[in-house]
Amino acid sequence: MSGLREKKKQKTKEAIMKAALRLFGERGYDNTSIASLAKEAGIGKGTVYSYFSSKSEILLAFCQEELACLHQEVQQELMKENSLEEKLLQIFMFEFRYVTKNKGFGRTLMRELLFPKELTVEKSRTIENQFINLFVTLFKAAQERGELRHDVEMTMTFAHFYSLYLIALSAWYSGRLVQEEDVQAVLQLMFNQALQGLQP
Amino acid sequence: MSGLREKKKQKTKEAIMKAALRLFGERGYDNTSIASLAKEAGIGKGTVYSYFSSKSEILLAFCQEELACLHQEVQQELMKENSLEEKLLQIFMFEFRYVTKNKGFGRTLMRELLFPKELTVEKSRTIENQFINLFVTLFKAAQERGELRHDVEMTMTFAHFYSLYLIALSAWYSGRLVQEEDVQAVLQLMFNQALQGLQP
DNA sequence: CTCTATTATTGACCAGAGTCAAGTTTGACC
DNA sequence: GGTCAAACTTGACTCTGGTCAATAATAGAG
Repeated sequence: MSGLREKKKQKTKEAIMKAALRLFGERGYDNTSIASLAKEAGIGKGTVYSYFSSKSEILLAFCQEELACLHQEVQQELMKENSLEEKLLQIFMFEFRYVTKNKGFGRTLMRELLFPKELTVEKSRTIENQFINLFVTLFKAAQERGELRHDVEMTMTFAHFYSLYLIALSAWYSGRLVQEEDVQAVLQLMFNQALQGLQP
Repeated sequence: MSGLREKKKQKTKEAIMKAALRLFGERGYDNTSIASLAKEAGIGKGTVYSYFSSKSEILLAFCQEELACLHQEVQQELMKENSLEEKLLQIFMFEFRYVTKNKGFGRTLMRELLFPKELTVEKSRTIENQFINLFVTLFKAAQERGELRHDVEMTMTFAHFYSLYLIALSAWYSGRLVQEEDVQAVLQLMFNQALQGLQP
């Protein structure tokens, strides 16, 4: 049967992911070449490309795994008894810290996630979908508690807050915001604006 | 005096820009190598790098020039007698059409603009600043007409609308939105939400 | 077990971004 | 004009992401 083959493929993929975890963590994404990644995984360079379509797809796969951890942390945040605004702030700041832990890593990740090339469109959408799902329960609860309008689609609400997070993140990358606290302050302000509305 | 030297440098820079205009337009950004760019400009490859720090910086410089044209068009939009919401929509859709005229070009541009590398941080900030300035008069007028709160900093207002534009653009790049009309519809919806507020 | 078609692996190879030591031009001073 | 240091130019070189034709492993049929 073909079970052996499948198992071997699984193992190879895991070996690549494991090597990525080690090398990306050690030297960062930019300083890790596909050649060294393949070597670390104990396979040939070309083989990497029969498992991933590009270097950045490896990064996305890598992040997808870590997203599961984020999931956990967010669940805890959901338990707390504070306002939607406060919860959103905590979640996005958590995300911010993760992404910016390594500057180059986060940059490539965000570039690939927001403006993917044809090769990585699918993966990046999957990841974003997972991210959206994190928020659905949160928004539902907020609607019940009267903190959110009922006549706005959930995806639109998510898009709105996510976009504000992105602009804050971008401001950090372009050096407009330097300290983590600045980012948090701006984010809070903008979330507040979004809830209250920009009209008088 | 050193006037001759300066003049020559000016000329070389212009030659590079001109070559970029031609080749980017002809074959697109991705399919234009630095080598061919240098050849077209009639200089050596290495010389390019004493005028620009990276290939993407050339793209940014290129766009900065074109931004001036956008400026003109926007001025016309400002004349019209429609609402702030309508004006913003028209301006951002104009921008959208420009950026997405060539997919690869727009992708690299947005990546570099939002998540610049150290090399291009400065340039990308300059461009964004110019872009912001486009909106200041618009927002001032809107405040006078009572369409916008007075107690929100202008940069924050800009950031808010810009971020919504970005998420719509990103949705186009990831294939969530396909048609230009879809993008416009989503943008309109989100602008409306931003003005009205997400709270009940 | 053997043969064969399918599928996975491989590393030499390619193209292009960016570097740099060597070479060339410039301009100020004599 | 002649000299020299500083500024500018250059293309061979390096490094790396990605390709692909050749090779090896595997599954299944006989």
